[in-house]
Amino acid sequence: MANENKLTLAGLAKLAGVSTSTVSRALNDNPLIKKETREKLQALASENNFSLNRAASRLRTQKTNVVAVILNLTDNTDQSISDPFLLKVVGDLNQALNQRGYELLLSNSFMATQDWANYFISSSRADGIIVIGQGKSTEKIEKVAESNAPLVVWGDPKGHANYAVVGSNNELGGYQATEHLINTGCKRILFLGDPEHAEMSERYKGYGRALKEYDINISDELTLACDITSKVAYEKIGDLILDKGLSFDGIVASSDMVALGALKALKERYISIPNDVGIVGFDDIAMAELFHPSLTTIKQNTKSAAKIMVKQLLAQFNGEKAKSVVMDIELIARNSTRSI
Amino acid sequence: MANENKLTLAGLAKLAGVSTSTVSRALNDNPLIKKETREKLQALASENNFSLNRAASRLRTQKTNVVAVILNLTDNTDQSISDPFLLKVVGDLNQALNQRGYELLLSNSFMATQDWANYFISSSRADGIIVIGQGKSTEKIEKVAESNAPLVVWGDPKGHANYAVVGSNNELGGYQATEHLINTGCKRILFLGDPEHAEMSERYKGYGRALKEYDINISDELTLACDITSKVAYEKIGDLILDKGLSFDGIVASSDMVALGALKALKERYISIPNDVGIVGFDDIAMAELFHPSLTTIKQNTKSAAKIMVKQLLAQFNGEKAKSVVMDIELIARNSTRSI
DNA sequence: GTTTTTTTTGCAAACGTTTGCATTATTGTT
DNA sequence: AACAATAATGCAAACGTTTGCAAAAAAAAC
Repeated sequence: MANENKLTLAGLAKLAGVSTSTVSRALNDNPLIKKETREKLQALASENNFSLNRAASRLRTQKTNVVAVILNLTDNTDQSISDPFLLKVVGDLNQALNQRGYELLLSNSFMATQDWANYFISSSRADGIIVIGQGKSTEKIEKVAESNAPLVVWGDPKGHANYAVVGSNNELGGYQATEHLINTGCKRILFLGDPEHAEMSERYKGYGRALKEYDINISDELTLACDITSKVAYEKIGDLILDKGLSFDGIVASSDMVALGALKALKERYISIPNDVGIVGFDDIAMAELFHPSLTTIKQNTKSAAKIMVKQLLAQFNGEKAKSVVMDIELIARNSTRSI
Repeated sequence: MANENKLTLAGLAKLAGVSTSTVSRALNDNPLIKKETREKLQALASENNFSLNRAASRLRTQKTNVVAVILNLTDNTDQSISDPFLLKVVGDLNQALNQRGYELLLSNSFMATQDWANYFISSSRADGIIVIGQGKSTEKIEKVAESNAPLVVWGDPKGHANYAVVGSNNELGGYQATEHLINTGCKRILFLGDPEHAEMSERYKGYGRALKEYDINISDELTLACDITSKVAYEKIGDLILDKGLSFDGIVASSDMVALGALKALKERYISIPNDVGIVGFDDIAMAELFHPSLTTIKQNTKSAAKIMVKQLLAQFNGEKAKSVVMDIELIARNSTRSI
């Protein structure tokens, strides 16, 4: 291939002695064309390894069959993009999209200055947008939603957003994580995460509810605001211990990466896990079970979440209104917490 | 926005009282148009938040400004896609591409059955292809290369491929890893990895060279063929110890994930690291320093690798021939090996 | 063997840009 | 003031598909 002038539909038509319309329909498996002719033409096409020019067909059909996936990183770009959880979601989305005949155009917050809806949709680069992560401020997403661009967001599905959000039951996750620590004998449980962040704040709520239901008083000292990266968590825990000694015996971490940072800080001080401190993470990234001790965590089912997000997005292509969906979570008990 | 009939170049032209050619040139900042008119039109465009239809311009210019990035997973899709290293490369490529004005179309081996060159290039979905990972068989890539599609591959740059390969100095990496273990007192060093795999086989060569130079005899028993996932590594090490006891005191792992799997297997048997066994990984994934003990590893610089890959690809767009590039590696000594 | 119905194909007009060339407006030169 | 040179704009033809509608071919009905 890669001849001087590439084979076009018209060329193929001439080769076959039919009209371009016939070839076009044949290649799209249009039943309007007699089955034999269809097969003959398809064979001819693959012999001459012809392939349709998508730019042309996209122009003509006003449909791209592409979905833009945006990693909505807030500030600390470098760290966040290395969060295995987010990247896992991208991978799963890719699978889910491909299965439905769509391709994935990847973007990150580098595009932050742009107006997404315009940039992707009206420029017909993509038919729809999936945003991974609501971040702290949801203004930009709201603006996109107002423009009626087909949109699905991974985030906190319980918030009352003007767009469809798919996400885990974060409140319940926070509750179960906390409850698990309580059940394994923890008395002073630290919440480690950023309550400003939509999803994390739900987890924090669940944490609070569990403490309340089990009659444990909530202390401000046991809420440690902390960015979503392991490095920050590591430092914060270090500082806290330096400052107040070991003032806690359990940690509800807002993500596995955060949990792992905390874990490291504790181990370096020879604090025994789970005996002195129990830790529960969130996400269940692949590495969670590789750590020592393996990490008890709240599992988010990214695979089915991806499928659902795609489904919700495609629904919008058909003019239907997409709804927010809450995904079930599951506590995976491992060795960073005592056994019940 | 999202009106009944979207604003088009012609519409904007009418609005401004000029011809479409003028608007087109103005928006593309063509100096043929007077500077004032250019600015006026650009302002008008953004007021009406107009954006060019890319499908149309791609058709007209025969250029997409898109690069397809293919995760070339071999078999064990599920595990491999969760390898943080590969995903890190994707993230870095995305940044590098965006900086040069290109977008990233993500694909994985789901597309394995397709003929990539045709699927992406002649269909004008993308201008070029970047393949991440050579995998075990390189036939498919070679076929793409023969079709003269612009192509860059992340893999083993020392092999004599008919396409441009960017990759680390794997042989040297394997050598340095082994040498480091030798220098820290290891006598019976295990190589844990798949010598069939292009990159890993180079690392294996380096391992062999180091042993030879330091007059340590190479034993078949100390080569443990092992898939590239942590799970398999975990099992293999477990089996080996069950079978022969602790027959080694050092491990050169072919990747960090593999190293972490081995680490877990050893720790579960209360084998002290680094005192009983030293371990060196490969990649320097973000988690390497979070583990306990933190992982000594050979760092691959993905950020600059990504830039170079993009550069090599763009060179091909200009008709230049791309060359393979060997990236420097660096040993990061941490606590999974004794200090020198 | 017509006529009607159904199946199969072809014609030609879009889709929204970009760009070579022609044209008009502006400026400079004598 | 007339002409030449230069700068700025417009005309119209692509780019390669898809698709409504008309036409032709085949099959069915009478």
